[in-house]
Amino acid sequence: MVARRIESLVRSGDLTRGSRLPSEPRLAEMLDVSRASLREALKGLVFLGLLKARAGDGTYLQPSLSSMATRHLQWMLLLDEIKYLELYELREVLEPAVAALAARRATRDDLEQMRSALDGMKRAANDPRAFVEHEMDFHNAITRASKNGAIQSTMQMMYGAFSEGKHRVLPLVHDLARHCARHERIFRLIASGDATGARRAINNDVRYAESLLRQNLQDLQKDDPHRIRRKPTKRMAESRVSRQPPDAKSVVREKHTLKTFGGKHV
Amino acid sequence: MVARRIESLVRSGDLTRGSRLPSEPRLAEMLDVSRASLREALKGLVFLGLLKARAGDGTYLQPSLSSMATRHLQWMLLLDEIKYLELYELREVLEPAVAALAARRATRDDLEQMRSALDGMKRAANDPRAFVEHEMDFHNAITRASKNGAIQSTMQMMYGAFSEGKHRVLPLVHDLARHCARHERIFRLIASGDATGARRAINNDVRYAESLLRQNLQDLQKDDPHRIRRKPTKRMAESRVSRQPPDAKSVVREKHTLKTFGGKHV
DNA sequence: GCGCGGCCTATTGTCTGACAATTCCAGGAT
DNA sequence: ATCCTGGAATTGTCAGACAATAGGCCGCGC
Repeated sequence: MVARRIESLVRSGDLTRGSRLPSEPRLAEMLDVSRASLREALKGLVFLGLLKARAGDGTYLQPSLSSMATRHLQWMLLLDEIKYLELYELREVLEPAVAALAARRATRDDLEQMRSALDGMKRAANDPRAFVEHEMDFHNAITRASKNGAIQSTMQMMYGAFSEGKHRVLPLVHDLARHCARHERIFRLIASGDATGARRAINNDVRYAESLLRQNLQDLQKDDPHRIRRKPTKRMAESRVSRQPPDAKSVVREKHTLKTFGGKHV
Repeated sequence: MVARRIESLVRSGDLTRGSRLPSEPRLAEMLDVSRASLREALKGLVFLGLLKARAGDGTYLQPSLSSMATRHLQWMLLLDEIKYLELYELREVLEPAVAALAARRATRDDLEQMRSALDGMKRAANDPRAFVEHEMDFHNAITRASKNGAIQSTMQMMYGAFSEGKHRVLPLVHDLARHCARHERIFRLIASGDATGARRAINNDVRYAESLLRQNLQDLQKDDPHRIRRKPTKRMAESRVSRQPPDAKSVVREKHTLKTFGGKHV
């Protein structure tokens, strides 16, 4: 409730983005609560990403909310409320559309960023970690080029969820050269303003990655389910295995397994 | 940092969904921090929607994370980081795809829910508030029918942002009968499993709504330009303009202004 | 035997006061 | 002019206490 009142303070427009809030004792007096309660409320808003507290300085409104906590998809993954293949399905919906928008709206600056990300990918051909990093830069550049804050925010949420289990996607990039070529092609299509072409190219890309992931999951189940894991803590072993990995079949044959697919959650 | 440790406790799987956390004094001792600090961390997680505290009882893990705070889009709208038309663009991307999935996967139960929501809309023909409510039910039923938790979560985020300014969208529904007919048609397409048909129908629907909104915005601007934008801070002006946002005109004519959008790269 | 109300306990919510850690700024020393 | 140091303001943390609430237990009355 205290947080609501702080929210309404923000809403009322007295505070502009980036501005500093009154100090805690002062705010506590203004709202007529103890400093402890006030701090709990502030902490909540900090967690939501609306505020940022700096010790010794003050509490500020986040200048940009794009950094706002978008961790809920990650949590749902972690707690088994969604599965990786579902995430891929979302990606299959979003990314082609984003690429199409990017093809129509990319500025020279956007294109330069994609270009340099691509170069980075090529340079990091034998450093998978850096490679994935640069690939993410590339996709982020595309997203930015869509010139749509709502879409950017959504994509950020999705990517954030993916990064949670990146180690699974990583073995995908076994054929780096071809991977680069694909992205190069996407880049050219976007640069030339070919929206439908870019859409189709990205669509292929996502579907390809998805098929690889699916295959990978099958291999994992057959070979050695523990190979990918890097930190074999007890919890991971439990969650990874018992988590009943989004079995490829249920999606592949989705029409025939309607009942088993949809959990009753939500 | 304390919150991280609590998170890792949750991650570790010792806690299952819906289970109760140790009491605050106990947890504080376990993590070796004071109760006040612990409480701030807990409050943060409560705000994120991961936990739920019940006075006199205990603190529980949220049984379903679908309720997780997805307010950041709302905040971005509020603080002018995104615009309604951007949100519509996102909707234009998501909703048709969701409808297509729903057409393929809807169970009898899903269809019944859509049906009853439609009936509710018809009944509430002269109560705009209830009407919008039932319409939301209808769309939610479609989303559920997609049988994809990630997509559901994303849609929920988007709808949540819309509801923030529902009063603006509300004047759209001036022709209720036709509105119902459109939805009826969508329902039939989904029920018959016609994915592409449903996609196209929803697409039309969203575009239509968008055009109405756009018209509405123009009217508003003519009447009272300050209703929309209340605080033109310097920072916004800078970012908005340089970023070449999809304001009404630029989106409307986007196909005809390819050169000004991405002209340099052709 | 069964239902019901009151007590009792555990838990969260709030308050108070104090101290540590950090940052910013200004004034003085070099 | 520049660097350094001290003080002030602010957030971060701690300890202890009490209020408010929910749930269970026991005994009482029917």
